[in-house]
Amino acid sequence: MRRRITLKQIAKELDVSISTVSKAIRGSKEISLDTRQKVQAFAKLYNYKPNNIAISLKNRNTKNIGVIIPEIVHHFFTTVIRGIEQVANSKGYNVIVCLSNESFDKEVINMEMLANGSIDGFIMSVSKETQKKKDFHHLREVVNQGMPLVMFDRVSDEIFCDKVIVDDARGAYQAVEHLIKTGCKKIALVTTVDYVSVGKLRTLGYKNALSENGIAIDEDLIIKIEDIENCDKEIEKLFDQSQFDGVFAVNELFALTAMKIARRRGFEIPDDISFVGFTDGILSKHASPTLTTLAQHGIEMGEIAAKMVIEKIEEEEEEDSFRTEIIRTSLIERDSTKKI
Amino acid sequence: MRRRITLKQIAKELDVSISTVSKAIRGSKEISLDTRQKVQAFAKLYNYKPNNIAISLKNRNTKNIGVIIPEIVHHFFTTVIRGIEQVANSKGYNVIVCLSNESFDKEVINMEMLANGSIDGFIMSVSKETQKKKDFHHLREVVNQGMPLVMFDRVSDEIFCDKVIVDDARGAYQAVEHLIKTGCKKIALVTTVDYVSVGKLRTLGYKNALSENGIAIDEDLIIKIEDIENCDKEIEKLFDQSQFDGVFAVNELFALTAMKIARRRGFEIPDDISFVGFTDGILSKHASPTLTTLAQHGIEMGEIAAKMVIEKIEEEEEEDSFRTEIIRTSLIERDSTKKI
DNA sequence: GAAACAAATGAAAACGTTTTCGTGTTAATA
DNA sequence: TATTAACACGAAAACGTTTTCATTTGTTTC
Repeated sequence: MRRRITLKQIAKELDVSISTVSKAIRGSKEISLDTRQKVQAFAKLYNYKPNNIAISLKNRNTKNIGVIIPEIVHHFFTTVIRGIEQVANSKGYNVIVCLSNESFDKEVINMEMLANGSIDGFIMSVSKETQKKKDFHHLREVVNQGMPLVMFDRVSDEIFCDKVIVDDARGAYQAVEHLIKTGCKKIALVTTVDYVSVGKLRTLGYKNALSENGIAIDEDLIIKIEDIENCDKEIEKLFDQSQFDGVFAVNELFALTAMKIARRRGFEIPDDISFVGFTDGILSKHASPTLTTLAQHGIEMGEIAAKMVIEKIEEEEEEDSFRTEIIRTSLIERDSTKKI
Repeated sequence: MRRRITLKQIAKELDVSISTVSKAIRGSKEISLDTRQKVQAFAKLYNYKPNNIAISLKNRNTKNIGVIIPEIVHHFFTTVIRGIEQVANSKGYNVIVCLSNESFDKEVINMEMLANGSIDGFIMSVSKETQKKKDFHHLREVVNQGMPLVMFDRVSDEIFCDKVIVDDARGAYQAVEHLIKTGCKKIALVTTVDYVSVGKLRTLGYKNALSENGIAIDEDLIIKIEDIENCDKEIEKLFDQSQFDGVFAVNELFALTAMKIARRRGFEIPDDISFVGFTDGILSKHASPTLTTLAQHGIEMGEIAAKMVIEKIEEEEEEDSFRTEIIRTSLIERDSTKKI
């Protein structure tokens, strides 16, 4: 690769010292107007741009933020990245994205790769496998090393760092309450297995909403899905076994699949059965009927996470106080639920 | 930030030279077994990891690949990133993602930011604005600088570099031909304005398919949409003005919107009107009826792009030969078209 | 004409590696 | 005993910056 011109080369060419060139380019008054102009003209001609790597080494910072997410083909995570990018870029930072693909090992490898000087701070959401194993040593390590870390969405209590989370329990509560208010009496829950922190919290919110509205919790109305790819089979079973007039699903896909099955079985939506989902992605908006859902405000999460991490990166002395920012969900009413 | 331990510190602590430490850690036979073990133990204890930035400066490479895309909340681009990530990671590279948000200026800024030593090569898809302006000086600059560049999907003939593209014209041809084969006589086209290269090519494919099947091109059946957000208004107009029994739309959203409007107007799908879209995203699979569409194989594109760029990065002497890899689309038959 | 000063420039260190090329010590050989 | 070879280690340069602290030159002042 042809290389960009360096200070050294310019210095040699113009027969001055490297320091003079450096100062001249940055317009230092220390250098005479004459040489300043000469150097600047030359630099411009040869399209000189300082080498970021050298500057990083000197300044001991990289102006990079590392982001590790479990999956990129996932609307929620991409919205978060968008938010991160926006803020990061406006403050002169680049974003290095790594995917764990929900694998613990890949998460660890990626973190180590980035932690060795490539970035100034981390923003991450841990993989399912990590949540299942409950092994967070890699996070603890970067924190101990003094590297700023912000966890979002899928977080852990074991790690002391800044966090941005969705108020999952409250969101679920909100959703179920909406179903109750619009007349549902028997509300089913389609959720994930418990080790997925958000699934667990949303299940909690569901139960709270029922209890507080004087509705008994019927475990037969709850299904916990492990294999997302084949969720339809599980949901079919739910329809076989029980009757209900409302469904709360912890993500878009479960909600859509349930709606599809309901319609195939001849139920009218929302008259016979109402549906609410979590996560306001593209599916909800374009489903038929359109799906009432909880917006998670991913962009906002990303923005806040980026602000937090940059704040920590740039703060003078290291403080050991950590914040947890909670993003409220908002209910987007569409056509899968009855109007009040 | 507490910093990681360096060779220098270890050297001082163990009272040997930096070079000895470096060699010992890397297990060089040049160093006695005794010191080797001593140093390695110490390094392990203090969790020594070489600083990537220093190594980058020394080696004059970063093991980073820069990716610039117009938009991340877009299924196709995320699949491409996934493919890039996969290959890049397996070869020891990180991926730095920057978004242009379809803005020319941001694209230029991002490129310059990354070109100053942060990355070893570029993979990119240009913004709409760039395509409209036809200003590719920033691309030309990095190419002239000798930095490997791979363009994908939205490419330009003006730039000499490796490219990975979808065979848009052929794909569109394939789609329209399928409509014809399943009995459609009057086929409408919902496309984008012409400066979007892929829109233009897909339009071409549509026209070719009609011509070659002896069907006259009726310009009234073609609408070119500029404002994607409000595509429904434009599509409504199409339904008002003309009659047709098939629709080919250049993306998922246009196809779904058209289907929605058709159903609202009482048409049966696919009996009265058939629909085919381009891009096999999540929407197509979950639409009702499910949408027949052209898979673009984004992951494969990403993989190929990554391979190409890494090949160029790692090749000994610079060659001036460039390849253009063409990815064939494949038709995914679903329920929005009739069976043959 | 010497002393003091300002202006312009340069040398060198530092950031953290890797690598080449000594150099000094010890052991083996003639 | 003198020569060589093997071994263990260290000094220094290089990557490209920035910055601090000289040093040189010319100018002013007494």
